[in-house]
Amino acid sequence: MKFRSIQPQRKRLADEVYAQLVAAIMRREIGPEDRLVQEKLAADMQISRTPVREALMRLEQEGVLEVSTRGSFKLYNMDAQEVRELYQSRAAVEGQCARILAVNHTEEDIAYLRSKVKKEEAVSENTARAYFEANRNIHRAFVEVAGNRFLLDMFDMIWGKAMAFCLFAEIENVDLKKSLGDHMQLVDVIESGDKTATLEKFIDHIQDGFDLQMEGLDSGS
Amino acid sequence: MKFRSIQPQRKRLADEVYAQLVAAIMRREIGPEDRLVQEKLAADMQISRTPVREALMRLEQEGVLEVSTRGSFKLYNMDAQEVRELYQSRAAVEGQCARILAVNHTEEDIAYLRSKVKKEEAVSENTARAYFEANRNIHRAFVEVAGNRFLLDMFDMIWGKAMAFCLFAEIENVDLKKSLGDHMQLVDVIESGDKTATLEKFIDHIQDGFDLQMEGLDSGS
DNA sequence: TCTCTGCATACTGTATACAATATGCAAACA
DNA sequence: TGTTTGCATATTGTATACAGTATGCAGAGA
Repeated sequence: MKFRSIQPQRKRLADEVYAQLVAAIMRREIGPEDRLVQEKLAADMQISRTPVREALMRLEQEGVLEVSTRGSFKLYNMDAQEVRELYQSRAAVEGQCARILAVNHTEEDIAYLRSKVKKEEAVSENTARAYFEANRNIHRAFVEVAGNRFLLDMFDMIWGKAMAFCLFAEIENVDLKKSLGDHMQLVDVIESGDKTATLEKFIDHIQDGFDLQMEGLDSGS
Repeated sequence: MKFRSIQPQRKRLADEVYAQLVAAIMRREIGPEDRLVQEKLAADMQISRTPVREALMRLEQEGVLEVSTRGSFKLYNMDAQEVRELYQSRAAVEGQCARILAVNHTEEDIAYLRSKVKKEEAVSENTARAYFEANRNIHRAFVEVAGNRFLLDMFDMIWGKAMAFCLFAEIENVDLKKSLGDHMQLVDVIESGDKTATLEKFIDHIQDGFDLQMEGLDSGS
């Protein structure tokens, strides 16, 4: 007999709610002005408030949402200083992964990263959202290959916040391709095995992203 | 008229439960064998299951607890590989803070850090717990002064996991003072302003901590 | 007209009831 | 005796009822 084990991977409704909220934020259906009300969301999804509440509180803890009027939630609104800090934290996480990879990588790792970069850089859509996704996928690949679950968690936390804060819209007016073309060099420097050079290269790359972001913010305002 | 504003800083019972659980873990009243049951905890604290549940799920999300038999929770049990990864993530966060501090610090920052290190290194109790606390306070001070809220959050997450996993007991048999005496040098290298040297110094320091930890684990088993 | 007070309303947080699921044990069967 | 089945129990996840708190508006008083 051969039966596949049945894995109800989503036991908790709260996880489903969480996923739906994240998706809605990504699709920009939830804007900075919207107030997220437990009862309303529960009614829309046709479930009780309890799981909705759990998902909202989780997003609050992750810094994606913040308490709004009457105790309901809204998107946390990031200022320029926080954007800077977020980039600094990216540098911390991704820089360390780069160091790890420089010292500790196989030929397969390099090949995998090259193919990943190639695939993602060939993004067809020319929207900020598509750019964001491709960029995230590439950077996440480095962290995945580095093989440290804590750093991967931090990566997701950081990018989750970026996703939430409408950091996309503001860069519509920047040449999206400019930054997306540099990733192959990152693989090259990892292959060199020089951990300090690799770290610096990654940090510079992230700094470039930050500069582009700021440029976008300036011209956008 | 002068009235102090009344700030019910803990609106949610869940926060109180969370704090109590963390404290209990720190006091080692909750061991790796204990199973945390919502109903039982609720009864002990004389509140309903709802806030207990929220606190437990938060600790689960943070990686402090994991699902145990019958869906209840127990302390997440870390293996040696994960301990290594945790140290790597510490290096990421604290190394980046060190870089930031090297480039960007005032005389007051340096003076504050020196006084903090001096004060904490003078820890009187000779227990693993006291050592852990002092060490954490010192390292947290660096991150605080670096002034990046995301890195501070990550720091707390990392040290929260360390706290939970009984990483103290295993180092009882190591000379606790050995590592605690090195912190003033960290301030010195920050003062030098060399960001690469500072990063390397911090990473080496954390690596030393890891080596001590491993030594403790080996001799303990 | 402007300010203040009080009430209606909109929410949340907490308790509790209910349904579903996993686990272990005991009894039935080979 | 060993294996399987079914039931009792433990424990969760979800829904819902209730109570408390914040907010805005309407009406009274200056």
